[in-house]
Amino acid sequence: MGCMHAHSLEHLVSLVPIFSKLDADELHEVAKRVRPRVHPRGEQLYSAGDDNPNLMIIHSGWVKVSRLTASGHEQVIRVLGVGDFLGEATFMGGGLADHYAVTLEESEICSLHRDDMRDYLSRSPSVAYKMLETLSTRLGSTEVQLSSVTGEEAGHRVVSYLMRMAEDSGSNQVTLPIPKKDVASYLGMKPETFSRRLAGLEDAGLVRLNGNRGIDILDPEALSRSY
Amino acid sequence: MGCMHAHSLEHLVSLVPIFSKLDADELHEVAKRVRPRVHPRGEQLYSAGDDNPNLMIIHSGWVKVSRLTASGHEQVIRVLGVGDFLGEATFMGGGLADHYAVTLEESEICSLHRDDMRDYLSRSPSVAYKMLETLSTRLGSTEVQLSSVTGEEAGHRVVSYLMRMAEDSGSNQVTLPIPKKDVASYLGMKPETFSRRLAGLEDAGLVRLNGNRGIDILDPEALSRSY
DNA sequence: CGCTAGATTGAAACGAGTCAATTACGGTGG
DNA sequence: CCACCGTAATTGACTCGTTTCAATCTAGCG
Repeated sequence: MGCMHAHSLEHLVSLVPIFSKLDADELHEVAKRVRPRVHPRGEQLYSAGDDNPNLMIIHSGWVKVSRLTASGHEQVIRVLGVGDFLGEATFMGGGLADHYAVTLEESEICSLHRDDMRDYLSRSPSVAYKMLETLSTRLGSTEVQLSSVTGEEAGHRVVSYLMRMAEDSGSNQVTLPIPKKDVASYLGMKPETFSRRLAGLEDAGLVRLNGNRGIDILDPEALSRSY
Repeated sequence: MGCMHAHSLEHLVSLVPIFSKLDADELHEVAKRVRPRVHPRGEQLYSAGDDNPNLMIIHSGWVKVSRLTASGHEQVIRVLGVGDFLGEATFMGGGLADHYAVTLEESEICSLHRDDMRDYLSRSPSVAYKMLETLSTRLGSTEVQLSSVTGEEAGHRVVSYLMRMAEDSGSNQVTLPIPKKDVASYLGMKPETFSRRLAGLEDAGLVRLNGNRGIDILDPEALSRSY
């Protein structure tokens, strides 16, 4: 939907956090350079080793970012949603991508060539500032993730993940954005372990599993205490 | 040493990566606002919960950044050296610090108030751009760290750490920047495990331990193969 | 409606953590 | 400059959680 006419494109661009403070002229400039595209579910946006020349901004849908460990296993790094961007590493640091990006469902994604982006960054401080904010936040959450993986045991990580998801959705019905095996990877454990921990929580009457993706939190209080 | 007169201050500032592209006028501006200070070894620059109002830039020495896991154990996040900055999170995202920063040895550190820094960021794109580069790199290495901690076993992490340190120093004599227990924490393992792995490598004739901080790599080839 | 990737469950093996005791380094003060 | 002290490092024995391997089971897409 949308993203077809210059007008709606500018509107879309204005909704992107890193461009939210641009004035009308700047917005127009950016909109001219943006290449919108709808990607089907499961499309590989880029792979490790690719020279991805674009900053990609998500207008709708979800993107999974993962990495291959030295021993060959997939490690899910994060899931990006509406308003998030990806591909910044390849034009900031230069060089080739060292991770993978796949759409989790049909997603509308606008791409900006790195040359254009560099241009905006050097001319529009607000864009750079917003991007700094985002990267700073992302760095912080990755650091939290790191200390959680090394410091907490699997059960705690599962519980705190569920509570975070519930908080984000504002309800006690959690729908996993990715298959359980990917959530497990994100949480730094094997799918079997994740499954067992969830089963344990269900046995304890704290949650109920609804199909493959749904988890209802029955007793938020007790769940947070079990943390 | 130095950092006393306006002239040497400007020189010092020009050596800081994020300020390296400023012109003479801008350099002068920054130098006026910078507050240099020498911190003794072991000084806590700030703690979790502090409202640290400064961006701190390291001119000499080393700073350890760590975090307390939910279960109360210290997790070393990174070690910052000459040219690195810290404290960006508290003025980018706002709010209070969620980690600790301690000097590892006597260090000369220049502080910039966040208001001044915000000012430079909005006026000088090159500063923002350089900072973006740094944060982007930092994010990348934290992600690598994350996937290594979850994906590789302890022995591999020790070996790849040693090889990285050797590469950085350009020799086969590695000197740990921090006590072994802190390296262990950084690598996501207990000191006992780190000690055992090193002992194993020594038994295999791949390295020799020199006092508490020194490690000589005897057989780089075999070491990298054992990876 | 059937197929396939994902999910679940069980049993067994193993790596890292824990606890505890000893040793060694390195910074300090005499 | 040396002896002393405290912290860090090392080592051993044991425990425990997670992984691994393997066998179903099932949800949900085509």
